[in-house]
Amino acid sequence: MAAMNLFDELEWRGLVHQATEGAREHVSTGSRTIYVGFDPTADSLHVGSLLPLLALKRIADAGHRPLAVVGGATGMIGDPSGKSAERSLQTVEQVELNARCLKEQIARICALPADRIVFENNADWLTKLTLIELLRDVGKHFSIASMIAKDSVKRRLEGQSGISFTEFTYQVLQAYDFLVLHQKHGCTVQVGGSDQYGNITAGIDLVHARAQAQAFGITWPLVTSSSGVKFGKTEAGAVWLDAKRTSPYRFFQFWMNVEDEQVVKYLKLFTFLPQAEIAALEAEHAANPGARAAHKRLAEDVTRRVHGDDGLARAQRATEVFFGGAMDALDVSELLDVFGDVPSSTQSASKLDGEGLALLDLLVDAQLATSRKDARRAIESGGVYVNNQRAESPDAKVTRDRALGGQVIVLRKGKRSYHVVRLDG
RNA sequence: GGGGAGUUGCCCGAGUGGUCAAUGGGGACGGGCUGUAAACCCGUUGCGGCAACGCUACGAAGGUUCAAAUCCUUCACUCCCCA
Repeated sequence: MAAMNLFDELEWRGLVHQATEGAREHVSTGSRTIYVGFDPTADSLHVGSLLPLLALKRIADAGHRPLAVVGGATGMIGDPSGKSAERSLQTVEQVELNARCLKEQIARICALPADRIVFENNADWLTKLTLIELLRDVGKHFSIASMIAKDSVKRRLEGQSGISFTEFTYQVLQAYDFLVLHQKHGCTVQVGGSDQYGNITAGIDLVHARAQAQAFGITWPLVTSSSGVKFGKTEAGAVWLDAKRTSPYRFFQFWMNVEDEQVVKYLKLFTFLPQAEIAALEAEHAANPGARAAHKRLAEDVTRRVHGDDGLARAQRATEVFFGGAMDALDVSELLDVFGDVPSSTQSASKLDGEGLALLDLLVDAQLATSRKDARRAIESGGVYVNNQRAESPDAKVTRDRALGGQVIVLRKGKRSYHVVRLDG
């Protein structure tokens, strides 16, 4: 792999926020084993955790050995980093299930051959560690002063909610992971989000103290939208990597909708496109922003990586149907084709006989409105469309003859929230 | 252990007996402009109802009152000061 030096690669992509002393040199002078951690807080990752996932591949591409560690044990404790309040504990079974799901998902998406990546689950060693061992062998190397000084802890102590002993201890466990990984795999580098810096340096210190070896850490910045925080959140909640939680269509749409000011940054962060190609897209976008070439490329690239060629094709087909040129001539067979890939539901056809079904109820059923009142408001403000025709009255009924080809009704709220209703029977 | 402050809608935050479904800001949603972007302008933002109105809601449970987010009692939680 004639890849670029890892550090330089991360740097031009905007993936270096902080790096410990000597980290650049260390990864530039040999093939290293580099550890990336994943928290099993759910049975799927979301777009926020795409960075660490892609980092595994970047590490491998640069000739190093990535080590993906799922926190099957630490997930039972709860990482206070970046959290403003104490979290409720998940059940042990849930964490175990999540850890298995994550491993599978990570392996699939980063798509590295089995001999080029190592998977570990810290439950394998942490659950066997006794309290006395922990206190004697590990705890002695931590001073309370430095533990309290960690950002994640300090902020919680200053805040309203405080921190429990359980979460306070978290950094010790993650530091111990680094030590174990160092001993077991010769791991010398940990990378992660900037909120992990405190945990990473704790590990470096412990490796130094217990193994008399030097270890390093690199963090990337928190991804934010230009307006503020939360990346990866939409009105429908988090954007997940699991097609069962977030369909490829919605996933694709998420990337299509990123703000202009962010699109180049995201191309760097979330794709493997080379520098020159991104520069070309940037120029193209600057010249003709309406064409949205950069957005399309971003959405394509990330969707293909996460959902494969097939998932991408389905997302693009659905996008074409809704946002393509001939919106008024919605094609029935195409609609039936994308049914299931886009937000959709079925209604029994008989409900539309005679009087028809109230549009209000249809909107609530389709979850385009949270209540009939909400639906009424949306219609009154002119934001609801049936088969791309603006709904005029909140009292409108939808009858069977409105169904395209007798089978499909397309609801739309606002500019881009589509929902397909298929008639059954 | 002693003393003080607090807990309001998605979030922040006003409100100290009726005119409070509750000022304001943020966020979110819809409309306009545009490009499925941003900024900006307009509107909406508890549920049911076309509406009148009704119901649910101001940490929890009781109570006083014709009437409580507002007063009283108990409980829970948070913060601050003194030991």
